[in-house]
This record gives sequence, structure tokens and C-alpha cells, in this order.
Amino acid sequence: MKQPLHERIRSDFEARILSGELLPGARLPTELELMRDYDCARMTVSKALSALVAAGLIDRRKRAGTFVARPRVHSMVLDIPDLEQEVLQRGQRYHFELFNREVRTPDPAHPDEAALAGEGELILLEGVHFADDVPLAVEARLISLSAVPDIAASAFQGASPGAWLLKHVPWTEAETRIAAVPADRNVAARLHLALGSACLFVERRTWRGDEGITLVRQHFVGSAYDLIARFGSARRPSDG
Amino acid sequence: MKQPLHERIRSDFEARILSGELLPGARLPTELELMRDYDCARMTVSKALSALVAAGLIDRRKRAGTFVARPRVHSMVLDIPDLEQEVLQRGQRYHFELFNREVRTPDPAHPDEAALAGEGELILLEGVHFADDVPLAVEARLISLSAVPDIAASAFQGASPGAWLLKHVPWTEAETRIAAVPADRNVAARLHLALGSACLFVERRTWRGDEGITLVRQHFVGSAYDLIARFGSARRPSDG
DNA sequence: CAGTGGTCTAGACCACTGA
DNA sequence: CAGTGGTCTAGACCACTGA
Repeated sequence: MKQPLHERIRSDFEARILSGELLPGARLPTELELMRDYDCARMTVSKALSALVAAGLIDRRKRAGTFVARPRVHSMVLDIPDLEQEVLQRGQRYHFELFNREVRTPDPAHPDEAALAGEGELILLEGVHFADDVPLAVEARLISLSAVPDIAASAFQGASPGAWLLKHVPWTEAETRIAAVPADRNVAARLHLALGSACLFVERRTWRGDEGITLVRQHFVGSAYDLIARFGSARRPSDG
Repeated sequence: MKQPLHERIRSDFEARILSGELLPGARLPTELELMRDYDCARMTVSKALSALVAAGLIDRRKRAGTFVARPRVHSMVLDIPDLEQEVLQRGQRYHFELFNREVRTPDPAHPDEAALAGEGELILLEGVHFADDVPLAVEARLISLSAVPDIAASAFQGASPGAWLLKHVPWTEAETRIAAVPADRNVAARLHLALGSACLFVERRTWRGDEGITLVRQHFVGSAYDLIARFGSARRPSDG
């Protein structure tokens, strides 16, 4: 076996917990007992158990011992789509059409804008994502020019600002809000929808450290777009 | 300081990476150098760097060294709401009303049902989540009786099946699909909405190991509900 | 083939906290 | 106050891999 011992210990207990053999609240052996069971040093046991703590599977309390954690918080991994890639994978053509571009200072009436750029300048880019020449989403994106000065040199006809940013500007933090909204007049016109049609609304802010980079609001055609989030290690059969 | 040394080393480098001082691809000192810098044993350095690897901030390659990781894949953590908790945190009262409950075998016409329960029995629970007596979401939930036999004994008047499951049945894998859909006649009636109103649609399947546990489809009142996904370690100022 | 990380040992002292 | 986990040391051998 090339598998490290700490990994074997970790996966042993992971399996016993996930199978239900060890129920929430059940006590695990102490480090001393595990040293005997696996005939190893305490650091090795400690490394295995630390990984289980990090994974949220166990809790450890001094003097009391190590216990199977209560079922974890309900969180999953959401894949943030690269729209171009997704469209291409569906076998469709992709393009992006920019229909507005302005450079200005933050509007004091919009706290979002000042939060993004402080007193620096912003660039506003508005455009539509197309799949096979059918509108898929319309987006309005604000970018802080002080964080991303190179943006001024880019044209964004064909390629989307999001893809450009992803390549050029590493971000470290992001927050995404997801909602369902009716299409307003502007969105309906851009997406060729009836007024009030259900749209998936995605609003994302990204930062690098403490500096705001971009704020984007996207409206997707409800009938044409889903987001997928997953949790878990093994792949489902249906994943193909 | 009560802060462990390995944590200090970890947070030092985390800060330098997130601030942009250490850009992607930049080389970190070797373990030997860090032992000297922090005047500590190699295990202590190793523990700190292992945590950064786990967080995706650095990559380590033998012989080559330790490097700041390229901006990670575009994925975020989506908090799956415990509806009751969220409603209570908003200062509203919560309750759940069950309006349908059936036990049956999977309908061959619905591949979802066979995928969930195989040839075993299913229980179907349909109900509405209320916040201050206003409908917030309607859900239809299928549960595999072979995976969760105890479910037959529960009433689910007041508390939701989701909360019950979360407490009683640990799951290990889940998949969530998120979309915006217009309210159909049933949804509109249950949520007191106009036909065609934008609803956030959440469909989630959960498994324990290879065994399907539940499949739930929820329609949220679009104007009353958002999902939030986050990525990053530091909290934003707006997080309070 | 030498430098780097991966793993592991066999101890040690300490902090916490529940029996 | 004794058992438990948290941290740390000062080594060791090894595997990998890029200069």
C-alpha cells in the first residue's frame, strides 16, 4: 500500500461514520487507544482526526473525548458557470453583444457603486449573451477601474467581460445572490421575452482581498437556464 | 498570544496571498527556511502549509517547492437554507402545513421515483412553508421508505419533513438544481400568487452512500426569497 | 542526484474540563 | 485532579522530480 497511515485511519472512520455504523454523538476511541489499534505515533492519529474535524465529521473536546458530529450544516458547492463554455458544450454557438459602455464616478444614490469603487472611477458594461443567436442572458457589469485599469483597452465584442476578468484578474472572495424575478421592460426587450416572464437573477460581487473588483447582475431566460450545486465525494451514476 | 504558532504561520501567508503581495505562481520559502524564520520544528511549518493546501491557496510540488495557487475554479459555497431557521432569524413565525401524504410504489412513468427507491416503497409529502402565516414556499418531497423507515411514524404538522430528515438521517451526497419558473396553477394557488409569477425552483436529491434518501421540489415566492452563495475566507464588511 | 516535500516516530509540556 | 486533546520538538527515512 502506498496510502499513508494517517489517511487510512481517516478513511476508516469516515466510512464508519458515513455508513451510519457510528451515529452522531457516538464516542470515538481516544488518541491513546488509536495509537495502540494502529500501532503508530500520536501525531499520526492526530493528523487523521484533524482532517475529520476539518471535514466536519467529528467534534473533539478536551477531557471528554472525540465524538461523531451532528449532521453538518447544509452547504453545497455551486459551480459558477462560464457561460461561453456551457453554451459550447451544449453544441451551440456563443457570442456576446455589448450594447452600452460608460466610464463614470460612482453614483452616490447607489451605495453598491461606492462600495465597489470608493472614490475611483467605474466602467459600466452592458450586454447580452447569445446561444445560437438566441438571447440567453442580459448582464450589467460594473468594474472598478482602479482595480482593473487594463479593462479600458478591451473591446468586449464577441467575448464577454466575465471571461476576460476571469483570465486577467484573480479574485479571492465572491458573493452571489440568486433569485427569481419577473422580466422588466428592459430585460424583456433584450431577451425577447414577454413582460413578467420568470428570469433567474444572479448578482455577484467579487473582491481581491479588500478591494472590490466587479459587481454583475445577470438575468437569464428562465426556461433556458439552470444552476447546479453539488455536495459529496462520489459521483452519482446519473452524472455519466 | 494564545494563538498557536502553526496558525500564525498559516494566517501570515494567507494574508500575504489574499492581499496580492504574493501573486499566483509566486514561490514561498521552503520548509527549512520557514523553520529558521519562525524558529520552530518542521512539523509546525508542515501543519501550517497543509492547511493552506487544504484551503486551495497554495500548491506544493516535491523538489520544486511551494507556490501560490492559480485562482481557483469558479465555484462557491451555497448555503442550503433551513427554512425554519431563516424565517425565525428574520423575526417571523414559521410553520409548515402538510396537505398531502401518500405511501406507494414508484411510478414507472417517473424515472426519478425508481431512481430514488428502486423497487421499495415511497412516501410522498406535500406541504407549504409559512412565514408569519404568509406562504413562502410549497414543496413536494419523495422519501424512500427503505432508507428512512422511521418516517412513517412522524406527523409533520408544524415542523417540516426537511428539518426532520436533517436531524434523523445524515446524508453524504446531494445535488441541487436551481431555476426560475412561472407559477403553474397548483403552485399559484398554494402560494397565493398570480398564475405565471416568477418562482425560484429548487430541486434537490440526497443520498447516503449509494442509497437514495429523498427528492424534493420546492417553489419559492420569487419576491420573498433569495439564495446566497459565498466564496472566500475573510468576511465582507457588509456581513456585519 | 540533490533539494524538496510527505510521512512518521517517540517523546514532551500544557490547557482544558468533566467525572 | 486526572484524562483528554492541542501543540510542539528534533530528529528520521523516503519519494518524487526538476535543475
